[in-house]
Amino acid sequence: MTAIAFYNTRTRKKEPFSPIQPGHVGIYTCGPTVYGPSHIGNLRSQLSADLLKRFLLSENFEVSHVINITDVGHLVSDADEGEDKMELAARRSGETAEEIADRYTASWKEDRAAVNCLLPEQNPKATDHIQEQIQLGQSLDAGGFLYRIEDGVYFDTARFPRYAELAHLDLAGQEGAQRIAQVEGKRQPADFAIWKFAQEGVTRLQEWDSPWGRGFPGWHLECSAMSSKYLGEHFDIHTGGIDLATVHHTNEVAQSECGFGVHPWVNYWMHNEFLDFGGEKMSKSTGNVKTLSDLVEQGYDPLAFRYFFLQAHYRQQQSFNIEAMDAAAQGYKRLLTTVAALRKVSGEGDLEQQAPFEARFKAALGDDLNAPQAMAVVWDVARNAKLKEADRRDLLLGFDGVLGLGLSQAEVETEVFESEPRIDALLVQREEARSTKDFATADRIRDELAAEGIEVIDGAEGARWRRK
RNA sequence: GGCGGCGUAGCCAAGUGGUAAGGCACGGGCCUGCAAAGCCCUGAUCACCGGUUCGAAUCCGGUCGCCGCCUCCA
Repeated sequence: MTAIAFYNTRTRKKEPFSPIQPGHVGIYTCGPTVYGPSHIGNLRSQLSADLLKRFLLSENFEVSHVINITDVGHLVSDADEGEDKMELAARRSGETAEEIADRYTASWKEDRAAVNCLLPEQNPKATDHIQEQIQLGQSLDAGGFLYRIEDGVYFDTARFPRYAELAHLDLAGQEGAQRIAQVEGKRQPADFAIWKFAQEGVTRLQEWDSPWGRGFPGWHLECSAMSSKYLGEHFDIHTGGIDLATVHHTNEVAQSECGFGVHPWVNYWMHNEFLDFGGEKMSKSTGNVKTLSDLVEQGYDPLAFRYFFLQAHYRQQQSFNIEAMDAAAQGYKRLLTTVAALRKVSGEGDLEQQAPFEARFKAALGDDLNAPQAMAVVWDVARNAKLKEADRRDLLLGFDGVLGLGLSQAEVETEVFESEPRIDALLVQREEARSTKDFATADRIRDELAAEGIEVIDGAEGARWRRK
């Protein structure tokens, strides 16, 4: 039995993990807002949650994982003249908000699949759960937690003494407190909208009827409404990027604890840190990669990014740059090559020999998902001459259930050769030259092929080739 | 202004009181006609200053630097 402890943002401590219902874990992960493509920083959050899920599955928990799709929210900028991204995108492409949401939802799913994220048990859309959101709002209204102003219906944070608990906020000292609340009539700067009214003369892409009037749900409501629907009003783990803790998750807690009458609403809050791009702006204009597609265009395997992700702890900022990505790609390739060779080994492994490595691997992950340490165990196994190949094979393939690096599909790259009459003929010529020790000719042929992007490999059974 | 994270070898990065995991790159070696692939070997006293301690990368204070949040945000 592996000891499992996770760092809980709520208590700022590493705590032993124990689920509400023995053997079962409910996880809610904040998903994408689908008005644009998600970048590799977003992907880190998804990978963090996926690592968590895979580890718990490997510990034989039954996991219910819910990831929301936010397809309604900031429709019109309510403050200044800032343009709404959804509308802007819609206008540019001539699509509806729904079409845009569908498109980016699809690409988000493709990205997740490309890096081997397991499918969530539930993947609900906010627009499919308007009624649930309204119900939660009504419950809050009945409890006297809401007040109505011209702009919408707001949650009165003064009614919830624990408001600052999750993020350990010092509300009085916040910059927001020094400004004038942007929305006229808000009682406290931290108060947030449960329901916003459609304004006359303003064209909104999405709006619904509610007991308070026509409009749309507040930004945070969906997560509370959907998590309770699929995981219950009190569940185990909520994950998301660290930036969400201060506002989004804090507000989720407020509306959930008040609306459902529970405390704590969520037992463990796990937040992943950001990818650090140094001083360089993450934008295509500066040539800086930011989406998974960009990486793929540059020739990286999506799973090399997963390998990159596994090299750092999820709660630590991780520097991303080309040099680091190259290092990850190279390391990943080596690991694949190693496993590919081991996959051809026959014979049974010895569980007793494997046990210590298995234990180290699990202990690393059980300690707040310390993936870097787990990877050290992976390499220890991969290059351990004292272990039988069958044991190394069994261990590495077993580890991959948690790592998700696709090791079980690893092919021996040096055996993936091609055939084409013209090139095969050149190789024959080269072999003849080599046999007469005419290395100048042999090397010339190899160089010419290399110029075409063809790699020649000499082996015991003669030379073969493949495209790089 | 408030809150939080970080600064470990060229790069990524574990390690939170007992004398620095792992990966990549570099260099050297084995193998090869030469390469490639693979394998082996090799490097750091932990931003800086001061303190606590028998002992600190790890605790405390200060300095410098970097990143994030407080508005939608992974």
